[in-house]
Parts: sequence; structure tokens; C-alpha cells
Amino acid sequence: MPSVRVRYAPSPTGAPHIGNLRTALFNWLWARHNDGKFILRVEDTDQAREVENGLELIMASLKFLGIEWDEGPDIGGAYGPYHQSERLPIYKKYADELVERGAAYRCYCTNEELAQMRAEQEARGEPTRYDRRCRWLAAEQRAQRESEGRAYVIRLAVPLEGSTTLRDFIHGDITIPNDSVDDQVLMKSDGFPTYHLAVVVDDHLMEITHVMRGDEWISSFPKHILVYNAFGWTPPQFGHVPVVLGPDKKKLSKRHGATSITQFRDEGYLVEALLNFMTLLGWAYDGQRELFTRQELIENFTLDHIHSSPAVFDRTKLDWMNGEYIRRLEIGDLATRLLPFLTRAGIEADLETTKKIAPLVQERLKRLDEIAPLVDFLFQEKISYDPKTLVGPKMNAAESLHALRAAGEILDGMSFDDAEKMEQALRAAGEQLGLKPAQFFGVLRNAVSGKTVTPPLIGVLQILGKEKTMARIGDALVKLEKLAM
RNA sequence: GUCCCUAUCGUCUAGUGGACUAGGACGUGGCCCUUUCAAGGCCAAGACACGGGUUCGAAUCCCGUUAGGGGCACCA
Repeated sequence: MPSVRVRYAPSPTGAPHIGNLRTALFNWLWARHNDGKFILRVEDTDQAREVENGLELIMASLKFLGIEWDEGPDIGGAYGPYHQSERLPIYKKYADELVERGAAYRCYCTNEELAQMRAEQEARGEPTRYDRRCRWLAAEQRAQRESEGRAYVIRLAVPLEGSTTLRDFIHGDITIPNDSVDDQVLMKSDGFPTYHLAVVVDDHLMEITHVMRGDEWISSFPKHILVYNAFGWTPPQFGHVPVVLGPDKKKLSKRHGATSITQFRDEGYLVEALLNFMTLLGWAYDGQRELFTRQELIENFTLDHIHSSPAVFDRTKLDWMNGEYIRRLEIGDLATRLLPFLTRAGIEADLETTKKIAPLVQERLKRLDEIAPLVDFLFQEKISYDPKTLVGPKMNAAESLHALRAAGEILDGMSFDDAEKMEQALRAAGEQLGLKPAQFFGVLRNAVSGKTVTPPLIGVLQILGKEKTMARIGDALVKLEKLAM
């Protein structure tokens, strides 16, 4: 019997965004931290909002992050079914039980009546809420409506007096007067439960011990506790995690660019970094340490360090962290992850070559997708560039020509196998010409790559190979000669 | 309108009445290293939203104000 059972209960309305996923992550971390169970449950009680492959998108996102579930719609479990739409008889049974106990009642009001009621309340400047007219129906009135076969919903009979104290391990205790709570609909007239009934019944039946969910639920929190009370059940522990905001401090949305996790993957972020970064959004270990492996996250994750205020999703810090993780990768691993990004950019590299490139770019990458513009020149047959860039810093064309000739001669006369030797020889040649390394290597760099910025030159030359290197130097020499005239 | 939540550097945060001259990280600026770009090292600037209390003492507790956010559905 596991001590901790938590769940992630999304409704299948599309790809989950970072905020939702962060909530799932917290739940999962807590489950793993306690050797407990993490359950995936689908809240599909609103047919109108359903998105066709919504569930697949959710499962794919979780899988990408390595958040695996112990029970769920696809793998089943002892507490199933895990689709709320398949649990309808269960909700009906419990709703009826509540009616029998007098804790809930049938309401026969039509949408039109309700709309009119709200309009009147608004006109009087009152808060809009159900006026409980069906709660006070006399037995005969009720019987008459039943005999007419009128459609009904089931509403919770909220206590008229007193207050309800909500225990929240993130926010602390919150006390709400009961008279501010509406007689919430529990069962809709189509036979589907509302969230408020389903969530309580399921969490109870599935023996959930901790409910961590988005902050937006805090306002319906009292309803849920009242339902637990009505059943005489002990509620699980609740914690409402704050939302994730965009840089403009508005709730994270499409406007802020990528919000689905797969988009981040496609932009070259590593799962390790994403996982680490997302956990730090609203949770901190000690304010000092920030880099954690998955295992370390699990070991150190505790509820008492979850923040109660919203966090802004800061991409520049994610970029930094991603770079940290890239630098920690084994070369072979890095190459394997880099290859698809080269291919996608139309560069036909193989794994062998990518393995040679990897050490050259490792500490220069913040994102995997930055690889292409860094090394594309290595794979092009012909490079094109403005000849003027061949002239080195604080040099004229003639000086640059001299330098490049010297470099060409040296390279032509040696093997490209020994990087050490190549560097020594080139460095010596530059010194002899009275040039600074930056100048001498700069000219060579431009000639060979057409760029002023590249990965370390010697490594680049080795990958390019002697033949291509000499050909490019030859081309550049011709261009420089024209410039020098 | 009403109910509720939130409030420490630009951003993520440490801080649970005295160890706070408020610490760390990202970002920013400077310097060093350096074949470019990075990476790395060092240094710097930068915050307790405001006003009242409580207390010998408050970033920490209480009350207001302000500013954000959420709810007020037969949505989740």
C-alpha cells in the first residue's frame, strides 16, 4: 500500500502548456519522492470542449519529459476506468446518495429561467448566483415537476450558515463563509457530472492522498470540501500551485511563443534542462543550488518549498541552463542529438562527422538548433562571401594577401593530422610577419569559412580536410590579389 | 460589483522576529584569459510595493492602501 497517491487530471482540450505540465511534474516528483503512485486521469465530462487527439498530445508531452504514470487510461490500473466519461454510473450513484441524504437536491430550472434570474440580479447590482428556489420546493411541487417529466440537475445544498476552513499546504489555511458559496450543480441534465462532483468522487475512490492543481481552482475549493463533508469523507491534502506567466506577466499563452513542450524540444532544448528549469519555476531547494538531475530532483523535492506566488517564465535563464546541460553531455551523446538538427537544416552530415564537430561547438551552443549556422560552411561546396571581409583587422589588402600566402604555404607542406603541430607552425608564421594571432588567424578563418566567427580554426581545418582547405585558400588568394591591386 | 489569492534585485529565488551592511543564479556593465565567437575566472550596479501598528527588535506577525491575478456556468 503506497503512502502517496497523486494524480494529474487534465481535460483533453489540446496540447498542454508549460504551466499545466509543471503541475503534472510537481505531482510526479512528489509521487516518486515517496515511492508512491502517479495516476493519469482524463477529465472528459464536457463533451463540447473535447479535442480529437487531445489525450494523445497530453500523453506525448508527459512521455517526452519522462513523466511516466503508474495507472492511466491506456494502461489501466486497479482504480479504473480512468476516463471520467466511462464512470457515469458511479457519479449517478453518488449524486443520488447525496440527494437521499438531503445534502443535494434536484433543480428543475431551465436555462431561460436561470438567465432571467441572473439578469434581474445584475440589474439590482447583486452578485449573480442561484437563488435556491428549487431547494425550497414543497413535496407536492416537486412531485408535480417529476410527473411532468421535467429535466433536472442535481445541486449541492450548501450549508446556509457557518464557514469552511480550507487547508492548503501551499497557501496555508483559508476560511470562507458558507453563505458566499453557490449551490453548485453536481450533475448536469445530460447525465454527466460536473467537475465538482467528479473530481471529489474520483479522488476519493482512487484514494488520492495529495491534490496539487492549478491556482485557478482555489475559488471552487470550498465547493469541493463541502462535497467531501456531505459524503462524510476525509479530504486529501490540497495544494494550489501558482500559474506560470509570460514575460509580460500575463498568463502564459500562444502569444508568448512556444508553449507546448514539443515546440521546446524542436527548438533544441534538452529534456534534462527543461525538467530542471520547470521544477525551479515555483520551487527552490535552498536558493543556492539550481542544477539538479532527474534523480536529484526526486530526492530533494518537498512540498514546503513550493512558492505561492506566480513565476515568470524566463527564456534567457532557460537558455543558460540548457547550455549548462549541453556542456555536460558526452561527445557521442551530443553528436547523436545534434544530427537531426543538421539534417533538418538541409545539411547532409553523418554521425561520424558530427562526432568530430561536437567538441568544437559544445561550449558554443545554448540550443541544439544553433548548430546549423555555426558549421554550415563545412558542408558547402562553394562558399560565398564579400571579398572585403578577407582583409584582416587593422590590416590592408596587401598585408592580408601576404599573410594568407604564408598560411597557405605552411598548410600545403604539412599533414593535417596533428593539431598541435599545425597551430605551432601557423603561429610562428604569423609572428614572423609581425602580425598578432588575431590578425593572422583571422585572415585564414575568413578565407576558409567566409565568416568572421567560427568554431576554433585548427579543428575546423581538420574537418574541412586539406584538399578543400587549399582550394578555398586558393580562391581567396585570387580575390585578395584583385583587392590589393 | 463581489469573493478569494499574490506582492524580496529586470527575471527565478533564499529568508519562517535578532546571525540581513538582505544571500545565490540568470541577464546587464567592466576587467582577465584568448586565433574569432563562446566557455571560464574576478569585480560591479541592482530588491524587501506603500502607510500604519505589535515588539527591546520586522523582509519576516497584524491592519489598511495600492498593484497584479483568479472565480462568481448544466466549462474544466
